[in-house]
Amino acid sequence: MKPTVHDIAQAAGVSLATVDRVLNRRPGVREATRKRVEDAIRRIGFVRDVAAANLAKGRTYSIAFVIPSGDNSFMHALKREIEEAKRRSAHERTEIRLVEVPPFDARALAAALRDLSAEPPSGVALVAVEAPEVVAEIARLRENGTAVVTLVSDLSAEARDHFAGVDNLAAGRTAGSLMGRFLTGRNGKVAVIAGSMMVGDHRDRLQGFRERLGELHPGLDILPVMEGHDSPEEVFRLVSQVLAEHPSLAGIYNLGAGNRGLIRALSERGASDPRPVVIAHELTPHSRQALDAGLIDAILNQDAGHEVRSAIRVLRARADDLPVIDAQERIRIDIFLKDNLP
Amino acid sequence: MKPTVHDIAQAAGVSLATVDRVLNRRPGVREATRKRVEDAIRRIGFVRDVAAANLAKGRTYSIAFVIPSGDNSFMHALKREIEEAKRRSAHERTEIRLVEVPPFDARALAAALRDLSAEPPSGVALVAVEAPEVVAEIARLRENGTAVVTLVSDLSAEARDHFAGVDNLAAGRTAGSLMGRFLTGRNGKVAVIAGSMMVGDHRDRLQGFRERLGELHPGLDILPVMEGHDSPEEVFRLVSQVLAEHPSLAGIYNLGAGNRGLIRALSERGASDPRPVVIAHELTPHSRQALDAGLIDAILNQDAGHEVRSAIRVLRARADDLPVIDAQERIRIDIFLKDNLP
DNA sequence: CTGTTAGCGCGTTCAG
DNA sequence: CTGAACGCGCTAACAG
Repeated sequence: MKPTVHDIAQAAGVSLATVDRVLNRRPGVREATRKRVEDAIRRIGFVRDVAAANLAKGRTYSIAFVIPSGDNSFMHALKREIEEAKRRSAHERTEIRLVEVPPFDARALAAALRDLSAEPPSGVALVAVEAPEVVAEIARLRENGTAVVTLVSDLSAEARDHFAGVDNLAAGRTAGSLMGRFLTGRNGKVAVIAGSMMVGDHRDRLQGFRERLGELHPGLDILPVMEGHDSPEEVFRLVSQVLAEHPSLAGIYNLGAGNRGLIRALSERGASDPRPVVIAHELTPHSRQALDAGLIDAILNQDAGHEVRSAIRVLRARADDLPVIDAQERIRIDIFLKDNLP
Repeated sequence: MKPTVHDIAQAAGVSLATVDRVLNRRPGVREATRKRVEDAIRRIGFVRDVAAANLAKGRTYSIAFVIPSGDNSFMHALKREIEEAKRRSAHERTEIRLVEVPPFDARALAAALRDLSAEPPSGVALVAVEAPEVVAEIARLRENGTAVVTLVSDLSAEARDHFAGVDNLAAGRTAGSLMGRFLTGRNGKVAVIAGSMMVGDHRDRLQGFRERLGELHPGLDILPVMEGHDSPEEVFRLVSQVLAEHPSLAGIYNLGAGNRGLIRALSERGASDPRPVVIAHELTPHSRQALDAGLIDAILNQDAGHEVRSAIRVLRARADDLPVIDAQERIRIDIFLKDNLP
């Protein structure tokens, strides 16, 4: 039988209450007694039953997700996953709320974080915007015992408890690798579309892409980066233009959102051979279909569902001061070809 | 406050015991009463607290993993993950045992499954070998209420409750895609090494690879498959030989184990340009290093840790008759380049 | 067929 | 500083 608090009490010759105080590091126990109890715990190999403890405490985790209200497909997917998690959370003594804030707006984000303090959640997951006021608000939350994980977009490691997202430098390098390999033996120009060079993720992807492609295939010429502001319309315009200007364009890398525009531009383009190699980010119904149709060659993806579930697991673990399984919480840079689609 | 069994009892005007009988579909309740209780449950939106129920039941899941004792790196990794899970399982009222059986031996596997009945586990996860006696033993287990999931290697869908592994046909197609793309504009011969054509996984991978590569790059010539029996030594011999015979070999696909032999043969080969494109399966310390060193170009992987954790989650969910999150339990075909290594 | 009662393992009063 | 007793939400005897 697994040892229980009763066994500890008996082994240490104290009462349950004392055992409990030691277990929960509460004051009111003499140093010597504490030592006796701790020895007993170690000796009989006690592991606390978290479920029972939570039942007794009537504990209920509360988690807030703070997400930009942008309408791009990825954020949509993220919100969908949060809603899903919300639905399931009833079974798991976890109450989840979703707060939307204007995108790329540090002040609004900071304000939203401040508002949370009205009813302080045990954990917060947010898509971070790197700005002093945001960092300060997060610090405040953490000082008050709220665990904080960044989602998708990170801050410096000291500023938060955990990051649920991918290494965008590595993602960019991966894109560069694929582009270089897919264009083996073929020289020419490669176009890159970013959302905005103001956001760190995009800068990282671009840097990784440039570095890796340069190493791997110096015969390719990367055109000046175009900013599509994650808008399908703008991306459409930019891609159409670059396709017109460079009829023999070798490759296109869209490292931001707005794939719908990219896809439209590609499909409106005449089917001149050889067509450019196209690499994009985020698997959505649109990008998936384009991949399947051969308009896009590879999609790099971060699994929104995984990110949300991971954030919740980590936040709960923090709240109970429990360990997490690192491998389980590492968000992969998924590479999808039309052959390994989920 | 979340409604509890007491609330149901009150709302339906019955006692707790009756509520419990209805909740757990136990006999001894008049149809009319049952109806009343079920209505009340729906009306007040009751969701059962699984943790509390398990506590009361003193429930303890028991799960048996039945794994081939082969010494290849992947099975090693699988066992390591099972041991890890075992260590954690104390916190989770789950008792895990690991049974090893001789590889590719249907009778031994069937016997091991039969032996489990001595102390029937609530769930069994096994690396399946497709054979009538195995299927029969699994059917027996399931009839006695034990849930069964296949791990890595599947059976027909009716034969088991769930499969925790990848679609090997798709994996083969993915390998074919990568090979075809990486060899754009380059003709020549491609060597394929399998473990054994007797195992379904390998047949599937081969078929997928052949199909896809044929579609994508008809200029490549796939050499007759060599069987390395998952043995590094044999693989070394085969690869060395094929490299000697075809100095300008375009590609090598190792769809089975024995990567160590492949890597040795590659590194002993003179550095003649252009070197063959090499694709292999399963990320291990060896294959990882070779990928990093540029000896291997891409590794397809199934995450052993994910498979083990997924099997456990699914088995537990089955035992409680709870739903699973499909997306979470789908095992990805991971594509690793040197750039997106974990 | 239905109800009463005593726990499961732990946390938390409130007396001593 | 320590202990006894009760309750979290649910299940399982045992009575009726």
